[in-house]
Amino acid sequence: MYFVYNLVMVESNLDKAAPESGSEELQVLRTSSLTGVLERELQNLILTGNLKPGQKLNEIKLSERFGVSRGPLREATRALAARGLVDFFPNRGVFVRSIPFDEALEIYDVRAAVFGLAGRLLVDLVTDDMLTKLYGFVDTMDALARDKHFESYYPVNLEFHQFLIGSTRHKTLQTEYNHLVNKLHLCRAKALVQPGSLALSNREHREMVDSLASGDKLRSQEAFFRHVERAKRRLQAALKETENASFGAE
Amino acid sequence: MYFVYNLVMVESNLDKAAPESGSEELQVLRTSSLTGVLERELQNLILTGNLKPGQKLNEIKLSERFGVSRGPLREATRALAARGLVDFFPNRGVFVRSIPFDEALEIYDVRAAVFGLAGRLLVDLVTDDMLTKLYGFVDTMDALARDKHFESYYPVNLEFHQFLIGSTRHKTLQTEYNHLVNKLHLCRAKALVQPGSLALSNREHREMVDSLASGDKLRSQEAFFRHVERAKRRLQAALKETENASFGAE
DNA sequence: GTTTTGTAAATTGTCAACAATATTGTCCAA
DNA sequence: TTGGACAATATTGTTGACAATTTACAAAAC
Repeated sequence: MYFVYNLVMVESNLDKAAPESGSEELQVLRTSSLTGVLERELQNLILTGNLKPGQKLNEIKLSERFGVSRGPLREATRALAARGLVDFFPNRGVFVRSIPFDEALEIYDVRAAVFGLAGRLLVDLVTDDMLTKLYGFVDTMDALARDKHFESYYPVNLEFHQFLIGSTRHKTLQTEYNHLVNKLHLCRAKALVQPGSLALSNREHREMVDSLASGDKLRSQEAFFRHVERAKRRLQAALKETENASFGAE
Repeated sequence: MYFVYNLVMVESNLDKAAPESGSEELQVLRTSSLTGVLERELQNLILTGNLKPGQKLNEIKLSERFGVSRGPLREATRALAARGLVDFFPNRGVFVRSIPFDEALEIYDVRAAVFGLAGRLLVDLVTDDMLTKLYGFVDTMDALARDKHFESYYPVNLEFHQFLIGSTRHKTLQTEYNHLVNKLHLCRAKALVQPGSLALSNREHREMVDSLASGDKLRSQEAFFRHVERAKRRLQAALKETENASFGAE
């Protein structure tokens, strides 16, 4: 048997033409080809850091590791290359993409724009329940930042952002946003944020929720936008600091 | 011989590690694999409409047409699938993606956000020369709209937008923006804009340039954003009209 | 000691054959 | 005629083999 479908195939009343792309079952099937599985598997390895930026993906070794031939593997890496997670160099091989600082900063800009759109859209979608939940997130993070529980802060922070993005009910926005965040994982200097900036960052979170409550679309868009832009600035500052530090150490 | 390189290979002083992704020569080489050529070729066929949304890409016929085997062709289609230009259905084949209206509207939203970012960034980059050039575009379009030279309007309109995006000197923005625009080409109802809205649209263009001249980032971002959102609204309206028309015709 | 050069090994690029699945068309029965 | 089983065909999925290229390494030249 060639494929192991994750879900049972549903009866499809498709005519010969292209199936309507909105069809949910087929989206599931689509991810179930061997190539699709490999693509997801490799993406996980990359995003979890098992495959590190700059590392080479050896076709033979990987195909042996997964127990498949090189064909589907190459198709999977081509897909990852198209999505910017790996680099393809003819006759040299495939390498996990290593995103330089300049590009990371650019990604922050686009991410800010998309996140700002989320803020703008959410004004029309926000409910009282959502607001209390959001303020709950912010209060929790305030407490964690005050007590310096840095390890606990990040998961809550992530959940907060994911809840916001998910609440937009805007598939394209969600997809694009996640792609941008994924790419930022491939930047070496991602984990340079200093603990002191946590309280600062959370003040921005509160302003974001306040702006949602205010019902002012422009204010909300700008609050969301600036939050990401300031995160960018914080990374930039941390970067400069380590540069100076390493310069002083020489 | 396997490859026909577009440019001669330049001497590369690379160590064994992954080549720095910024290196320009390698970017050129990267596009020169057989798969890369096929990918570009297929993309052209799709974006020019030679391959229409919903149409099937037969592997055998295409491989014969291009004189290559199915392997590289499949890799190329996988890359296109990852970029959302085609749909992959296991055991059924590859189809040119047909973007439904709902998704097209969503794409307009994200495009508005990215275009708004362009407006925000350009405030800091705009020069007097650019402003006169931009006003020139707007004046030209005003004249063409007044004289109802609709065929001539669109190329100028396109050039105007491309000039703006290109002037940002922001690679990530440019890439993302172009991807979004490409995707919109795959929506059946793209060419429904009514001639009457041209003058309206160009009024927004003038406001965009005015806002750039004003030096007000927020105003500029909002002007750029709203221009795309209004284009979306115009498409929406045109869509509803044809719906009513076909409904009335029944 | 360093650089260059040439050969062997490893790796990537491509192809063609085969297996599995989907599609088409035909025959038969109701 | 219509509808369903069934065979024939077409198409996709996967694999392994071979060609071309790069890389690694050792020997020779400076």
